[in-house]
Amino acid sequence: MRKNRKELIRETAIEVMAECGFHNSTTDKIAEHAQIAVGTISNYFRNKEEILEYIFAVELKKRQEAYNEQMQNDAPALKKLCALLELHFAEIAKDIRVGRILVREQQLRGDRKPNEISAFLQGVPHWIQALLDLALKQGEIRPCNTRILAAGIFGAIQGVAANAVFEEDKRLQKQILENAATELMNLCELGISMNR
Amino acid sequence: MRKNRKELIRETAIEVMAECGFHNSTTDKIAEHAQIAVGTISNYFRNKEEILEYIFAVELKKRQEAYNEQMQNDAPALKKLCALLELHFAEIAKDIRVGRILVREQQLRGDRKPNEISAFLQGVPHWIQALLDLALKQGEIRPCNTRILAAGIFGAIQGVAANAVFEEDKRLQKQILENAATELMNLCELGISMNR
Amino acid sequence: MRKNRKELIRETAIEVMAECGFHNSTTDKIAEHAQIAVGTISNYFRNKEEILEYIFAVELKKRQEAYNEQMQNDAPALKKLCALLELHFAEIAKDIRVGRILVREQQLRGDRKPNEISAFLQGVPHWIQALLDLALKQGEIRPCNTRILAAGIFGAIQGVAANAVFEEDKRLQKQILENAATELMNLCELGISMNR
Amino acid sequence: MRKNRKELIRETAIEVMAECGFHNSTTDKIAEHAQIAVGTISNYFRNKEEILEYIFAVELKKRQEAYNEQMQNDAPALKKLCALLELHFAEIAKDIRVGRILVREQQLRGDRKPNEISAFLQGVPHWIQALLDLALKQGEIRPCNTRILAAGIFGAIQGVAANAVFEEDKRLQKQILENAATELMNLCELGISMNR
DNA sequence: AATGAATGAGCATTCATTCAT
DNA sequence: CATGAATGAATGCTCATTCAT
Repeated sequence: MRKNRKELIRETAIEVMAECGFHNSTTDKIAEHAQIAVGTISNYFRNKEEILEYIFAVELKKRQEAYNEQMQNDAPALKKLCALLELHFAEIAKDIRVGRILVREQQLRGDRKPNEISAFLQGVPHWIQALLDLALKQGEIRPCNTRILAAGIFGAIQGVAANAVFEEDKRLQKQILENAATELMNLCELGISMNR
Repeated sequence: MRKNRKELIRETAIEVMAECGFHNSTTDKIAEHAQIAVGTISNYFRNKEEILEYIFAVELKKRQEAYNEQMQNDAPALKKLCALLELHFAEIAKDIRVGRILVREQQLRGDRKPNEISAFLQGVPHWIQALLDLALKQGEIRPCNTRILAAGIFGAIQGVAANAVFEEDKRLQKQILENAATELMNLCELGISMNR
Repeated sequence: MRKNRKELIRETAIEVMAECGFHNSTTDKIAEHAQIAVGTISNYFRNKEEILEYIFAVELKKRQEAYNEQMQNDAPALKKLCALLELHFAEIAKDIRVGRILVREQQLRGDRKPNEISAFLQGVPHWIQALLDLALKQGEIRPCNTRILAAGIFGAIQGVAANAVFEEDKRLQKQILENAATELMNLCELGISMNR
Repeated sequence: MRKNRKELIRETAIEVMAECGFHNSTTDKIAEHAQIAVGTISNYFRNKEEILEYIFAVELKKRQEAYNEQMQNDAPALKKLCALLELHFAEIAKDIRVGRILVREQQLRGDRKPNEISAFLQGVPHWIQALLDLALKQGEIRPCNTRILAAGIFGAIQGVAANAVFEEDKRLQKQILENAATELMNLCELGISMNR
């Protein structure tokens, strides 16, 4: 019961925040959409930020699990990376509203207090870098600055996701999300140049 | 004089917003830092958003000019792209606070009303796509989905910029910004794979 | 059982309210300290105020009984008054937290609706005045405005009690409470002047 | 102008708080009574507590000045004390609503953070004790515990004031306030006993 | 043009109370 | 009797914007 209530709030908050943005989403609006009282939200989340953090935490956990799972098989590191990308875009395709939040609500506050959002924004690139380091060690890739590239790849992911989630044409959106992982992996693996 | 006043407000707003974030930057705080009255801000900007939009507009114009300039020479398209990247990271290196704003304040409001920020967020990838399309036409690059790749490259740029601007170690930050353009262009041109 | 439950709530409320003050003591906090459910409190008290009133009622009853008892012997009126003072300070010494509540939570609400607190704040001075009137009639004291003096003496009691209950040094606190009755009775009986 | 606005808020807050008590006085109510906007209050006071503190601060200052003034003449210490009492009750008689606040709003919060209210509640007894110590040194009074007596006298003052300010009969109230200082000083100087 | 006091709609958050289990 | 999740009115405080000077 308690679990369901919290889930209901999370899902409703995703709806409202994807529509209005975090700062324009009032607790009243969320409560109204969820058909519960504002006070009920407070019983599960200490404040509005905590709702957003919980949304990120849930998404982070999914990526975390996928990462852990990939680390247990012995495929090439780039294959693992590709699998992660595919999961990420598949998740977003499943619920485009979550995607909007993931790419938009990156900055919660001025202070640098660690939270679930910064955990997401630092955690994911960190795993990518770990995979690049592994690939480098195993001779899969040429020497490069893995930190910059990890940041770049994560940015590229977020950028493509952002491009997709704000595309109004549903068919086009679907197409972008389906090809995103492949295109990005091709970019990584082959580059784009003909001069090879 | 009017020009100077507006510039003063823009520069002070950059200071304050880079420090506190857009939503935690009050007009009072900006006025105080600029040592002017709050009312004066209203004489130059209809509202707080307009200040942020103006910040983006100024930065957009710099990229616009660089793009136009590049389009007038007859270097290969990828060279042009590389030049743009270099300009972008050089600009950020010049004032890291502008960089913070460019990567953080991407979402101004829920509504989809076009503004200077969306102009930046759509304009830059659009030019990248134009360059990729040109490169494709001129046989510089292999066939690919230029829209996705443009979004990815723009995302990568933002991602690397974000990674740099929030790096506390100044020396490391400088190194990232200096190598960012090269690493990203290498990624684009060569990919990262050894299997070539 | 019912009796015990109500007592438990009263005692826990004394703990919490002495610590946090009435307005900062939430029913949740009281329930948690008492290791019962909030709903249980409502079964014994219609609202939070009623708990505070009950605390005062219990204390009032103790003074009432002492007063009644004193009225049955035929000691001089001032002796009776002295006995009451001694009981009062002894009670406070027994549980300093009750003392804190008695001196702090004098104002429950704006309206002038009679309640147990006003009963305490009016009852005790009333008895003092009755004793002074008796003393006056029996020629024990000089002519004076007994109403003002009764108010003054009650105020003095509360003032000394307040001074004691917020003294952090336990030893000093004990000393004040032990000497309070005597000092106040000396003040009443002898005054403080040397010119007698 | 600024000064007048702050004064207006102080005076209106006295009206409202004397009527409803601090906790039932909403900022909206105060603003409405003062015929200003709620925001205006915030321009002069950071929060509601600060208004109450300011009320106490103003009253404390009056007593402080009277005390300082008294310390500059060379009347007997008890005369000085008497002068202070007279001022105090005269002030309350001037505006009974201030008196209500002074005797009721003694406990602002659970924490023991020093503020203007605790300054009043500790300052006034402190001066009384200083006067008693002086009287003792000059042989005006018999040996006694000046701390307890100072607390008692302050309590007596507050008690008589409380008794007066909540008396509905205006004539009776006036009479109490006029005689309060004398009665209390007689109590102090002569005691009440006939056995002298 | 510059000022800054005044504004007041807007909002997150609290918490006593209820009532179905 | 006991529970505690749900309630939602109440409220202090923020802050962008206005406008008389």
